[in-house]
Amino acid sequence: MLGAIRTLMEFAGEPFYKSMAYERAAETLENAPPVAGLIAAGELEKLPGIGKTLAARIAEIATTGSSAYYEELAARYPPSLAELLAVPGIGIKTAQVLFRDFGIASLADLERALDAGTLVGVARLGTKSLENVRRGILAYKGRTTRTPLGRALPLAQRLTAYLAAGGQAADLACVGSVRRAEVTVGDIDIVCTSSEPGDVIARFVRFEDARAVLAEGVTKASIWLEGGLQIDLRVLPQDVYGNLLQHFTGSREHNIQLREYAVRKGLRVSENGILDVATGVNRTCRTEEEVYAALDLPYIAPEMRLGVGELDAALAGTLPAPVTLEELRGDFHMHSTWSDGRDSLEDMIAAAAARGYAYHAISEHSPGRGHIGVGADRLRTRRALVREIEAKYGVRTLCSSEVDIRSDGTLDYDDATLADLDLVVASVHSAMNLSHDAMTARLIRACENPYVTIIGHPTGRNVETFGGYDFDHDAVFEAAARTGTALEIDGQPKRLDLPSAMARRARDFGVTFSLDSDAHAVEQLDNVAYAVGQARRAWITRDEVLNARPLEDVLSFVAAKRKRSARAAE
DNA sequence: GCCGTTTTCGGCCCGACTGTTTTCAGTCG
Repeated sequence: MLGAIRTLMEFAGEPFYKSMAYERAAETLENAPPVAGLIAAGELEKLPGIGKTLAARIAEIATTGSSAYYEELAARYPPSLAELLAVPGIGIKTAQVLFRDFGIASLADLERALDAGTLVGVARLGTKSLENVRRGILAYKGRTTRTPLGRALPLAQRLTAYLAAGGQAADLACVGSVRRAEVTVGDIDIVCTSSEPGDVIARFVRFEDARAVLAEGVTKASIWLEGGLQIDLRVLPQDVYGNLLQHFTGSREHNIQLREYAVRKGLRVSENGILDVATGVNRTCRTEEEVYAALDLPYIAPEMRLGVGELDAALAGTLPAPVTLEELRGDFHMHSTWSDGRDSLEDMIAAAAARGYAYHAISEHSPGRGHIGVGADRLRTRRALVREIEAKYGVRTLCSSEVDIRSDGTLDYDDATLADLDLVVASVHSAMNLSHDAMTARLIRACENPYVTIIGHPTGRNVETFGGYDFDHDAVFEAAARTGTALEIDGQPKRLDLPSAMARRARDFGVTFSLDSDAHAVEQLDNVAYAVGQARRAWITRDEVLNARPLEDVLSFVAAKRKRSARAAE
């Protein structure tokens, strides 16, 4: 809605920086915790770039679904007008000319005008520009939705390997939204250093999957792949590699805020270095750490460069150090052929040991999932088998289960069976369309169950197809913190659940997190890296992560909850 | 519309590429 307001403001000729404020606020909110919670806490105005007016508009939109200001603007233009601005290559100036001078108010109008030749001879719209507009229309129509991280990352790795094989590129790195671990990305950004940038760019535009070359300059090029995914490459000299990484990693908002801060110190920050305006001295940095140090800032992790308050926290010295992959000592959520996994129990245990884990848990499904579930009797026979195998590989395999949470919040095993498990992951797999109140009660009841250690994939979202169940997030976060129940960040690329913005909110409640792979095959144990990426976006530290703790602390986390509940029952 | 460790008014990040131009406007990230 803020983005739509911004577009209409541009058409209406509102001052540039006024409409820009709406665009920046929209971007900030995308990476901020859920708006409802911020409004309830009165914290909207704490976000950078959101003041009195925008806070009021946002609250109005959140509560009523629209804004009087928006309605007033929208009434002045045909609703199809925004299509023009969505065409790559058409910006506000061109769109205004098309609408004002030619009455073009939709994509269909534009195509008719192109075919009829009515746009020939328009100032600043020569034959090449008109060709580009046609190409832009094709791209607009054939555009795919944003690409999930789980597809973008392997593709980015293939591209960097391809460029590396050319032999002229050094310091190849994937930056932009992929490096920030955004759940979906609009494009892929790659940087490298080279003394022969022309050769690197020439190789880049010849990439076998390239369907069009959008731009091909001296240091920068862009290509489109099949389906419209855009890849941008930037090549600079080695001595500015740190500046280059920094410039192309932060979100637009992070970078704007950083440069505004630098300007106040008399410095101009760009990919070419840090320019001291007074002396004219340009400082180049080989590493990103040097860039932040040169600005008198602590290092800010790539996943935290979102423009949602990290700069203020860094300046105040309160920015937490986010958990790292290396800090994990185990993984509580993986499946074997005992339920719906592809690999055997022994393969999964061997693979967990090979990763250097001190411990892990095999969490098979419960009978509620039908034939893939493990019955209570089989669960007991599994324990002896697990003990035998784990001894062979020198890893502690915890006997666990991913137990279904039924509609009423009760679990799919009886208490005796649950008590026999080392820890319990409890997840919703059914009746996902319960009402807001029923789903909230269901999840809170699961948290209050003394045997539930971790709530698995707490929102149930699928990054491409489902936003997640409808429930009161804050109420569940409060219950999780109060009962000593961990919330999972599931690393399956299609889940990434909890979503990072919600995890950051949950963190404020004092929740403990579990970063798991939810692997259904050996190689999927790598999914845990995605979970870590989301945790870092949420500012989660090592101490807040259950599977970053020593085994004895994990076991006492489980025991403490069971004991506390037993006491409460007396 | 937002914001301030000079400021409550007057600024507002920075640079590459393209096409249409003879020095720059428009778009993009």
